[in-house]
Amino acid sequence: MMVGKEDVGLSLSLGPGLSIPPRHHFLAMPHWPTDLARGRLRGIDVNRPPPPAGDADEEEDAAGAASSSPNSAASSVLSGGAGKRDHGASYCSDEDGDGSRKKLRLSKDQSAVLEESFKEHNTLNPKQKVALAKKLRLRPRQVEVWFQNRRARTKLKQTEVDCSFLKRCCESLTEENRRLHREVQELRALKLSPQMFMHMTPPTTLTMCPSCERTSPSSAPPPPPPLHHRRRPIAALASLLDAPPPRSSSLCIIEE
DNA sequence: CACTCGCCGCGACTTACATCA
DNA sequence: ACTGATGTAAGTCGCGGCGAG
Repeated sequence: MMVGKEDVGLSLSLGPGLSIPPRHHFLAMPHWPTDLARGRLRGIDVNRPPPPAGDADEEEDAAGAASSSPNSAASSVLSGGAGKRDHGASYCSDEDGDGSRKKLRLSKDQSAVLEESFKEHNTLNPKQKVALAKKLRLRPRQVEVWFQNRRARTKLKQTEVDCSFLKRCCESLTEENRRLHREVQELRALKLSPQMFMHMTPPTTLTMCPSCERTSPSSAPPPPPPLHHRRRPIAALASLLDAPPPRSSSLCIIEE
């Protein structure tokens, strides 16, 4: 596993009643894929055992990458056998005919190569995909799936980072709100003794956006923020903390 | 030029299985 | 040996881009 538990374990629930519903809530039966109906699997025997490395891969790719083909996991075997620890791309076919879905595990070497490739470019063009598949003795479809899942993991991780960052922003703003409330109370109390008021420093800090030179706070109800403020909310919020925004978020830090 | 259609890649969501504590 | 949690390969669906007709 390349991602620590602390990275992945974070729930995306936004609080009571605010969890994100799944997009599909259907009972996903292992039904015949709609891709067949869509005609994506032209001339492909989806139950075909994996071809010897470097012959049929291009054929499959040329036939439309066999997107979403069932049992496509029938992979070649790199190190053979499903060992317990270093399970080398364990065999995965449907040849026993029980219709069960076998689980493929990529070997450490395969994962490492894929990871390296992902670092270079997180998407693959068809040529790169085929080349990588050939190198790893996998099907192009498997490489494609690995990259899709890898992108999904990356995005999830980034979402979690953003989420925790927003949480800290929220806490910071709450604290700031409390502080300002206390300040208002103090000022109201001081109204009773105006001579003390002269020794006060300005109660709040004005912030100015360098782009539009708009200042805040204002006594009037605030107008909607200009577009360049809204573009990257997380980055904008970063200014509220003494911390840089998460990696993917940038732009429009309202400097104080 | 606008349109329809099929193909394709991808993201989102989900399931099934392997592994570990 | 069993079990629940976790990670991940792969299936499914829907959408958008693109080229052909």
